Amino acid sequence: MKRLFGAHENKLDAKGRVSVPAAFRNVWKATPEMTLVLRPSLLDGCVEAWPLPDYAKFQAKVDALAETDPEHYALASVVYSQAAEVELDAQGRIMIPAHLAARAQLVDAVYFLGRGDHFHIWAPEAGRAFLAASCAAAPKIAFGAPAP
Amino acid sequence: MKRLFGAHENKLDAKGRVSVPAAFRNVWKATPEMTLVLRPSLLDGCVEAWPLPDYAKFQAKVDALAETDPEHYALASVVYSQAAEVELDAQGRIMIPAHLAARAQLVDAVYFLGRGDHFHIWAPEAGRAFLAASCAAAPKIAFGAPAP
DNA sequence: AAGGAACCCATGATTTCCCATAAAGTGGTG
DNA sequence: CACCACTTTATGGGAAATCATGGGTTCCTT
Repeated sequence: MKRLFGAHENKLDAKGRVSVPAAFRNVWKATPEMTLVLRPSLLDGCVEAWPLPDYAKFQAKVDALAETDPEHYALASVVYSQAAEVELDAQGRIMIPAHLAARAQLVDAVYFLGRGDHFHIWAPEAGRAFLAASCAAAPKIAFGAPAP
Repeated sequence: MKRLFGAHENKLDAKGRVSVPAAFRNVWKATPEMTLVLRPSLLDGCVEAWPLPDYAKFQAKVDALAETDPEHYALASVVYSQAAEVELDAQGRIMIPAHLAARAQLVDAVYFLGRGDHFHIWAPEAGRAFLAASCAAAPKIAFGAPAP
C-alpha cells in the first residue's frame, strides 16, 4: 500500500467540512468508497485519521481482551465510542464531528500531517509546533547525539 | 460486518420510546427486521444492546453447560431471564422495558455508546463520566504507561 | 372500560447531496 | 519560454432527503 506523506493546510468551512488533501486521497484512490476512522490521539492534542482497513489493528487489541475484563471496557471506549467513521463526499471532503474538533481546537483551518499508514489532524499552530519539536528531537534519537 | 461507533444522546419521550441513532441503524440496514437484545451490563450501571445474531455467543455459553450445573442456572438467568428482545418501530425507535430503565436510571434522555458489535445505553451524566474515565485509563493500558 | 402497546401521520431541524466557481496545477504548442 | 486550453483541487452555497420527536388513533388485554 502506498503511504501518506507531507504536511498540508486546508480550511474548515461553516458546516465543519474540510477537504482531505489530494495527496492523501490519491493514495487510496484504488478503493473509491474508502471510509476513514477519526479518533482522538492517545498521546497528543490532535485527531488521528485511519483508513478503515488499517484501523483493524486497534479493533484486534480490543477483541484480544476478555469481554468481562475492565481493560477491555476502557479500550473499547477509545477505539469505538470516541471514534467516528466518516466518508468523503463527492468533492473529497470529510466532516469532523464536534467533539473531535473541540478536542483538537480546530476552528477555521486544519493542518494535516502524513504519517505513513495514517495521518494527523491538528490546529495549524499546534501542528507546526509539534512538527518542529519532533524534528528537533529526531537527530538525537536517530544518531544518539544532536545534529551539529 | 460494519461496526458501531460514536456517542449519541437522544430523548426518551413520554411513552418511554427513544430513537436508536441513525448511525447505528445504518450498520444493520441490510437486515430490515433486526431485533435487538437488551440486558443489564455485568460490570456497570448501563444497559447493553446486542443485535440478535451477535447475542448467539452468549446463548452458546449457556447451552454448553449441563442443565444441572449451578453455573448454568446463573448464566441462564443473566442471558435469558434478565434480557429482553425489542424491535424498532417504523421511525427507528425502541421501548426500553421498565426493569432495565430503572436499573440504568434512565429518565428523560439516554446516551448511546457504540462499542463495535454492540452498544451501551446510559443515563447521560453517567455515560459521560464512564467515557471520560475509560479514556483517561486507556493510554496506560495501550502503552503500559500514562500519557505525558 | 381502562390501560398500555402498536401503528400512523406530522413537523422542525439537521444533515446529505448536488451544482457552481475560483484558484492552482498540467501539459502541449507555437 | 511565453501562451493557452484543459484538468484537478479547494471552497462556497442551495436544494433535497433524512432524522429525531411529538401526538393522535386503533387495537388488544385485563
